[in-house]
Amino acid sequence: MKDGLLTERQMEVLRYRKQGLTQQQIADIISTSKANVCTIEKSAMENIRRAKETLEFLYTLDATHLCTIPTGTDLFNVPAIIFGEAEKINVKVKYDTISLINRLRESRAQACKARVVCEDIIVYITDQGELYFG
Amino acid sequence: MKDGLLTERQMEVLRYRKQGLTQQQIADIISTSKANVCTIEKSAMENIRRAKETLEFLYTLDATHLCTIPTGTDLFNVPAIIFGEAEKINVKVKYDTISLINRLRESRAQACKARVVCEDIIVYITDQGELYFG
DNA sequence: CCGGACTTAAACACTTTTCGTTAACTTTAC
DNA sequence: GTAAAGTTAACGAAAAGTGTTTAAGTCCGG
Repeated sequence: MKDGLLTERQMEVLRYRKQGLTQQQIADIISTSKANVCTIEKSAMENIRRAKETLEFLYTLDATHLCTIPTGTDLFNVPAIIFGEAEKINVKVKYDTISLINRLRESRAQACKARVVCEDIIVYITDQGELYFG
Repeated sequence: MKDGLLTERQMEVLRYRKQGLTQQQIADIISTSKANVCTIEKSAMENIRRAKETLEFLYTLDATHLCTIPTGTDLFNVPAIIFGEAEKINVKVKYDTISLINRLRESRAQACKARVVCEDIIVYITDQGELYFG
């Protein structure tokens, strides 16, 4: 009730994986089979996916889906894409080019490496022109 | 397995609430008691909290441990501590004094009573200077 | 103080998730 | 081809979460 979605077991496995251990090595450490480590890791990933989807629902509660910025897009091209899409639906975006990039980097830091988008970014917009990045 | 954390029932209640309906009105619409609407809404909020916490954990996975703020520390001393530690490892913190305190209060509300830290706070930092509080 | 909105707790039936096992399967690197 | 790494499927027991009801509670404006 107090913690997040992930169980202790799941976090344990993710931490070891982050360190580069194999499933077999982890299995030995936590005394179980590698098959079990695999399923624990898998359900951890599933829980993470569900957590993301849950927050996306929150955004969609008062925002509509605008567009998706594909992996590999140059960060500096993102504003033009968003302005274009927003214009199509007659919404004025609340941000100028610079502040939009800053907003994006604040909200999805790990999706921005240097000048490139390194994860697909789903863009939501409210009637007031506020943006959310999923 | 396919959806997010929220059940149909929970999303239903949240949507009606967003429209400004009272719990009683919703109870009538979905044919149950207002007490039940309350618990459904409550568990929806709990699920949202858990979703957020889950993603926070993810961030701590690729952030490194910076330092721990001990219980009893004056909130206004926290930024100086963090700036100092970040400097030691040559990372520029993304926040100024004020926004850092706000960020901390947002993320660990129950660990901040008035001007004092009332629970140990573990501080994580990414290479980009983003902070997470555990 | 009254009523409306909202919260809480206990209990219940029900469903889903989790961790685990075993055994067979696919993938990847040498 | 072999070996190590990873995945999958079927199954079971234990744990956790959900939707309900009922009944008692708080909080607040008029």
